Amino acid sequence: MSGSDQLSAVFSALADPTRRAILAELADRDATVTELTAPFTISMPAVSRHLKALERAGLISRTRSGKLRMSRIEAAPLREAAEWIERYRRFWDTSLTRLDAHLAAVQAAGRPTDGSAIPDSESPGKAHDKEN
Amino acid sequence: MSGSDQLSAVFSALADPTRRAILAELADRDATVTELTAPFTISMPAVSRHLKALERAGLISRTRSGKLRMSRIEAAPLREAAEWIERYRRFWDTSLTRLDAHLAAVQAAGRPTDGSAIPDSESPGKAHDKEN
DNA sequence: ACATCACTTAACCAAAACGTTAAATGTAGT
DNA sequence: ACTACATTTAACGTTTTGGTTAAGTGATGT
Repeated sequence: MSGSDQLSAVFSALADPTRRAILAELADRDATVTELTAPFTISMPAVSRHLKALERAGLISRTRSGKLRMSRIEAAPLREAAEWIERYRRFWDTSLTRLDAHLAAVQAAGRPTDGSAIPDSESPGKAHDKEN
Repeated sequence: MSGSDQLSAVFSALADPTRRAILAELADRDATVTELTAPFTISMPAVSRHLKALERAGLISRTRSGKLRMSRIEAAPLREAAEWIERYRRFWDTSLTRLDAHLAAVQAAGRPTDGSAIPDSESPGKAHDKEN
């Protein structure tokens, strides 16, 4: 996982296709570990650990119902992830190509007081660094 | 990385805060390895390998300019990642709460021909599985 | 009490990730 | 050709990840 912050945990959780499939499953309905294991070829302990990873990332919550243990999707942390990614929209979204060109031109011109550059909340040189 | 598909590679790349910081840096301007190494406490070989990971994910491209090697952001793959995440918007975005409730009700009622449920392009039981 | 079902934890293993330092490569300048 | 600079590759060690099987744990049913 490398970084142990929330964002890293979320991206890390999403990096595994099995975990993404589990989330997709849970988007339809809450499910038990057994139910979540069924579609895969891997063992139940393996799924159990995937669930733990998802829980660590805050992407699911779990409650015990008798001897069953239900997993529920808790996608709030995805918001932060989505927002992080959105900062780069201009680099791929064609509907922003004009603005992109404009910003590039402005930037190349010496970056006057525009302020619309990508907020570098995580770029180095600020307060980031460490945790490496 | 676990899965070797594009999406896994992208999420995996984003899971590391150093790589996110590098991307943030590259959002402002193309940069050399030396420039990208400066803000961190880690060695240049380490950064070089982070760049390789970003390149593998398609998030940057690199060109050689004399003895310098410029890295350029190539955020197109983020689109797929953003779209994947967006499928779960209703689980966190309050502006979709009403729709969310509606869908939940419809779903609980036995899921009539609605079609607006989350497209489970990666949920198991379909054609997924394998790669585990 | 005892067996059973639904998990989780433990112990283990192989592969991958991430970092380091030292050596190799490639380009430019003298 | 020699030197210097920029970057990568090699070799190495440690930690994390993802999987396995076997042994707990805890609630339910008989």
